[in-house]
Amino acid sequence: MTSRDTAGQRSETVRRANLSTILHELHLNAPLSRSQLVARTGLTRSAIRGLVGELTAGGLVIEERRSSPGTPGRPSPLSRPRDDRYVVLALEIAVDSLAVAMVGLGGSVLEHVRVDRARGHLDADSLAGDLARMAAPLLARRAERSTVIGIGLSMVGVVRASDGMIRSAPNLGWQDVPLADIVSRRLRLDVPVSVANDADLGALAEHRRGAAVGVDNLLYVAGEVGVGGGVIVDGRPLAGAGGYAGEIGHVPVNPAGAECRCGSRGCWETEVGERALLRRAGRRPTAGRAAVDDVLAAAGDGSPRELEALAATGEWMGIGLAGLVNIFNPSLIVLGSIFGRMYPFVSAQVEAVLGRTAMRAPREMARVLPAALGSDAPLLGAAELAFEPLLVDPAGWLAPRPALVRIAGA
Amino acid sequence: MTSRDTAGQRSETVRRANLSTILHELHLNAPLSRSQLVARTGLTRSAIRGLVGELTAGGLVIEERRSSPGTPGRPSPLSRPRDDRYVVLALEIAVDSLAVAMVGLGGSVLEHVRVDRARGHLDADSLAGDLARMAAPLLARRAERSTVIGIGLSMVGVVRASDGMIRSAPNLGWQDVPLADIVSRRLRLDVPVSVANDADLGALAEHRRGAAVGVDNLLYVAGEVGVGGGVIVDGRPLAGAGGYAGEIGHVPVNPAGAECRCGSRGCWETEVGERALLRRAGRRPTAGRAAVDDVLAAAGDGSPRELEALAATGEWMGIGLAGLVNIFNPSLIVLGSIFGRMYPFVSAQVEAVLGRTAMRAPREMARVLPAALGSDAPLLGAAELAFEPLLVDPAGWLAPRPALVRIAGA
DNA sequence: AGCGTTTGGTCAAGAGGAACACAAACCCGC
DNA sequence: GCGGGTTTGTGTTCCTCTTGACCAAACGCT
Repeated sequence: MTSRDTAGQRSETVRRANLSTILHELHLNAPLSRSQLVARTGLTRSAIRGLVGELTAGGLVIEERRSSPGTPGRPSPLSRPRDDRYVVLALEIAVDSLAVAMVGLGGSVLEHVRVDRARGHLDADSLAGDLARMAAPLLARRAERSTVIGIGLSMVGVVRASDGMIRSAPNLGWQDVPLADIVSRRLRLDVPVSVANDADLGALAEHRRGAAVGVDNLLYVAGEVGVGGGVIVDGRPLAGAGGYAGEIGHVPVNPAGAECRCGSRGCWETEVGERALLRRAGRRPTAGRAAVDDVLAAAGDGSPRELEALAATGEWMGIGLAGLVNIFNPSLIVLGSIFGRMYPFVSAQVEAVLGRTAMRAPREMARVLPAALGSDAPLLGAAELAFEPLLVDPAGWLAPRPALVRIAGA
Repeated sequence: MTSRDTAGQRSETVRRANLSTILHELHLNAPLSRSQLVARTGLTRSAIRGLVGELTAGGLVIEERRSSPGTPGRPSPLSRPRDDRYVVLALEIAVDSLAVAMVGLGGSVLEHVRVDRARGHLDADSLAGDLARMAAPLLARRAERSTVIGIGLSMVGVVRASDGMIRSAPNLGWQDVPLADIVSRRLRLDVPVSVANDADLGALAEHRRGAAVGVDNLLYVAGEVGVGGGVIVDGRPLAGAGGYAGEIGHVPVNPAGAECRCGSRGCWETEVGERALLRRAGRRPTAGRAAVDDVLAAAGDGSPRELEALAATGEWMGIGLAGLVNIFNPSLIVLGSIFGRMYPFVSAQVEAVLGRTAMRAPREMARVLPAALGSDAPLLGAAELAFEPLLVDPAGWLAPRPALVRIAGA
């Protein structure tokens, strides 16, 4: 509604929008024939021809003859984005690991490295150095063939969207760390560095290439120690005024609850986070990922203590999700990371609590599914984030065509 | 991000968008001179001339000479939307009252009636009849001058956006009542009837004409018995998949709390709604609006019991708002109806609780303000809702101009 | 091999805003 | 009150971009 992209539109805007639409379509659904593009965009064959031709001439797209047409009529060539021309570097700072990937247009993961890291506080500069060292061989192998047009970084923490400042990251003990700048200096690539919260990027990835393809209103919930959320509203990520939106782990759900790392009390995170599960299962709350795996394995073997711990956690999951269902009215809730792994054991509780706690109308349309992309979702989201400028306005990246010599006056 | 209005764009789209932008601008900020429109839209003088000329010729806008220019240079004529050509009928079903208003383009309230109604259950057909009787004289007086292009209805309840079905309305004991259809039949105007939740419409009104003008990320909180919320995200109302989003009154905040009218337990509403305040102040919880006024008056006179009741309510307001700040990261929270009236007495508690409960980053950018439009906000929002189709695509409402006779071949 | 069908290729037409030159209407100072 | 400076309306031409129509090309099918 209201919306209006409030700027003066001109015919140039139209072409930009159409180029963007087509590239977006190919980025997500390649390969597509020209005639499929006609059907999807509503543009005419002439227009599609011109636009795809421009993208092809500009080096963003390749067209190839379909091998086996199978249908009557003149065959339509298939278009797909070139993944060897422009690439992005996706980085991730997670709780237990660091990851680097080289991703081509269209979403193909060309190379991919993840290394475990010990939990605990570490300064930004050394982490950025680690990422730079991990990225170096990937960059070297791509140097002559491809151009890196951006860096996307997924970060476990509260990220200011405007400049990639980490306002806080309890897992690392950070406060107000200008991570984008630091990474930019370390990597020495003269490209923009976009930083965003890991759950927000997980939501973006699941929306574009995961369990929520085609779903325009969804809630992605993920977390290990901390619990975060990403929300897609009408197909767009919910950012809020500063980019901090989606901190669902710190919604107060239990005033009689435990103190939270954030300084508050009774946050959802204190009831559904990894530590709560471990505590309920009789493990040391800070025992980490291996202990969680142990709990899940024991539950899989039918051990009552662990099953009860999971059930209790599932109750609290249901309570928190009920509030979020009432707030956002999503058509899908995607459970990532620890919640996805817990899901088989807690789905009954979650559904039951949702049934009696959420309001009828929004509840009836909210499905719950485990994530499809696994632990790489934030990393893939970071790649999508880095590609965004290209997808929004491809014109700026079209390779220059042989200059038209224009004779003045003639 | 991503967004893309995914359709094929053409030059016609451009004109539509520009007409819409200008009419929107005038609707919200009239009067504006042509040169101000140039500055605001980025379009050229030629384009503005053509577009404003088309709107003027079509009867949507009037241009008039500015009386006292005061500035050097050729004076620019002032444009304003005509409020006598196209009007909408705004209706409201509130807890304690019914309201009807005739509103012209540009937002001028031409006529306005509100009548008290007793709380309690009443069927939709008789309420719709009441509204129709209230609207009749307004319609009669406007009949020859103006055209009613739509009906907007604000409703205390959970409303399905697609068809104006009331999924539930605890105040009236309704479930699944097709209110849009019923009102449409009663009013016998052959125009679309748009129904939406009162808090969602309050948010829209405060965003466009109230305390939140120019603020693109805001949370509006209002309620009497029930507590509702409306959210504006990036300038657009948050609807969710079915239009049910924003039911913040039913977010669980206290698992040890009281049972809620919605069937759940410990909803925010049970701690910050009218009944909670009355209970804490030693009044009968169902005593209604007059009792609330009494409590506020006593508090204004310094009565400790009422001040304590307000303080306790303020604590819970802070807790709920903290969660919402973490979720939405709004730059403004607008407190409407009972919360606006309570605000002077609870601001200290609210701010204190927000300070220790919400996360630092989003909290720092969230102001809290009482609403500016008072109890008419939902009614004004309903008018805005009904005008929306006209504002989005004015071309369809332009009065036909003398047909251009085109001689074929010549 | 011939026919129907689907799609590509090309070009004129139509729509819409930008850019530019010029005229009009205001303020100001003398 | 008259001329200069300034701002803005007016009209024309130019440029961009999509549409639509017509023909050719490439496929399956009989």
